[in-house]
Amino acid sequence: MVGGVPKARLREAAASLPVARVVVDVSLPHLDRPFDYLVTEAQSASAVPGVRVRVRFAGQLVDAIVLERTERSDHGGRLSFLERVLGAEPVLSADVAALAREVADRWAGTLADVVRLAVPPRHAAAEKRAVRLPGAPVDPPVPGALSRYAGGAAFLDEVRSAAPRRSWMMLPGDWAGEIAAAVQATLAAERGALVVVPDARDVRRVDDALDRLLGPGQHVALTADLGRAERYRRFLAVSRGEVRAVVGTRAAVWAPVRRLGLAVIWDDGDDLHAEPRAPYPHAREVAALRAHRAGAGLLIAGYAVTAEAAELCENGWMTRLEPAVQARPRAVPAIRAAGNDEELADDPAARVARLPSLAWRTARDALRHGPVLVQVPRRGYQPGLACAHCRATAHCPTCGGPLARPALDHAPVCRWCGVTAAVWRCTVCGGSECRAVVVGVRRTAEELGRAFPSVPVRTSGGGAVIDAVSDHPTLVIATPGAEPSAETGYAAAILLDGWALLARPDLRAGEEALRRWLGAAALVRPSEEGGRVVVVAPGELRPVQALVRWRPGWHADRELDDRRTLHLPPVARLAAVTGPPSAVAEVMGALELPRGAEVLGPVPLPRASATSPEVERMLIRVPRREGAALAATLKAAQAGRSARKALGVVKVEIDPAVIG
DNA sequence: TTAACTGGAAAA
DNA sequence: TTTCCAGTTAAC
Repeated sequence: MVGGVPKARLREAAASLPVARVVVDVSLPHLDRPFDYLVTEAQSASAVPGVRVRVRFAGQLVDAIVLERTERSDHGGRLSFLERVLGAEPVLSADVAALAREVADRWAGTLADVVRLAVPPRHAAAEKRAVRLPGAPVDPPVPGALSRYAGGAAFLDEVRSAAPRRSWMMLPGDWAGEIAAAVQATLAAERGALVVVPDARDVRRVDDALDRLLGPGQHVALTADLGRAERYRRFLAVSRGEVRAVVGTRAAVWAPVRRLGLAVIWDDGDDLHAEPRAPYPHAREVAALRAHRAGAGLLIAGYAVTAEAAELCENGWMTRLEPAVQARPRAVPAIRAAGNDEELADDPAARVARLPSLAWRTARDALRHGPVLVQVPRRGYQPGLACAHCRATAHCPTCGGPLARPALDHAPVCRWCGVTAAVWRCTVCGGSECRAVVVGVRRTAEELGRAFPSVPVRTSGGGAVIDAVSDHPTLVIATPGAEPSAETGYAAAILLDGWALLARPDLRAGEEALRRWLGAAALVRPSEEGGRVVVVAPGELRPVQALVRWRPGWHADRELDDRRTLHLPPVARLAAVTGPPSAVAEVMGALELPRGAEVLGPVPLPRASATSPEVERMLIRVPRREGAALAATLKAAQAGRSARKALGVVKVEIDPAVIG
């Protein structure tokens, strides 16, 4: 106060565009709209769209980002001034802001939450560095790049000026190098590129491949473990246009690459691509929306193919980029299945490990020529129920959800809709009995070492992940995703997790098992060079067939058919509403359900401890064209609760990756 | 942080 | 019924 007059009254609004429309860093759903503030003449030059500011919001000082500058405001009341402008660095470009709005709406979340995912925290010191010039022009890829794929060369050609979208079914080999070639083609055409991979190890691989093809200064790697200063420094290198290519983990899908020409997702079935923070968007879906908005190309690349990628091909939005006819047999190892009924190995130690004879012989022979990979499941797989006869996963006869037995002698109960399946029949073989599948493979892995006493054993997984192994005969025991690469490929791989992976109470069990098997099998030498793979699982199961024949696309199409009959994503849209029973009931009561909506539940969720509060879940599924309406009504229900400060937090997830 | 609103109590 | 005041609410 000066002489009894509030300070604000003394401030003069800027002569041109005096209003800043901002997004405040507040995640309450009922406040998810822009707010207008006045800009002083002194602030006017720096408070441009994308710049961070501090504003007084309901008395509190909060962070905000300027969305636009306007001549006037629609707000009826008096406007406050911006409290402060934080630097003059635009960190939220207009395209990323528009994408963030679309993502918030698609996942029933708030813009503030999505912006928090998209823009890293500020580190003022990093902004002081002078802007560098962009890197030198990039040469196009060498002729013959991507020649292992039918239409690979055409894709590289198209990416220069158009927006080619492909589900890329990759062959064993240098996947990082092949992706880097696609990036190179994009940069050679003076457009930007973005590569999103599941974890830091894959970032390193693509980073190295880009270094080799592009030379220094053309790209940056973005990972969560960089530390604030370095992360922000690299983010600025992208937003300032100093580099045109980015590789990173899921948050990198938001990197403000200029003139985006290509977005790449590697291994989109990996659940690390699903953002664990609200509103839980999936990197593949964000990349697809972004490519669509930007008129950029999209590659959904992997050894495996997800049902989501298959759906995008089926509806004509993407096409497949598949191995050329002659390339597949040259790249793929010889793969066989060894069912549980098969004879066990003669060797006593191998018998203890319950290793089928075929697996034991394959490993023993291969160890004469190089390292052998043994894939074992991670700890903590919750086995579900499967047909006692054919081992197919047991589904609820009412809604198609996974079944579990609440108590030993209890009839199976659906984990989604809660219905007791007193009479159950297997949809595959017609069997009438289902039982839990025992997971005992972890011990098997430990015992394996004793089955091959003369060979060194190395393990990779959990906290201790090995990057690569030499070509010396070694038994390498690894959990899925932690398999080291071998210098010239493994001589063989034994995939031990058949039962455990397929018996997960998760409708993606088959897809996930195949993805992990393909990932391990891709590290093995081609059959021409003696590479062998044995998967310990019944050969008649669909994922096993797809592995043996290396037909991930075929599997994805069948998987998509299943999703259609079960009314599941990506064919339907599904929402999970989780929270204390009264709060969930409140949300459900406030919904205006779209046409064709099915409501499943409530189902009580297992509690962390006896003292933790009761939590239940409802599932809602709607035809996909009603997805936007479902998200909108869920958002409105949440906004109503936050506006009246209702007690209890309700979590809303759209198309969750796993429905536990 | 603060203006606007709410509801209860005192004054008339 | 009106006025005053303390506590609460919205949020530019």
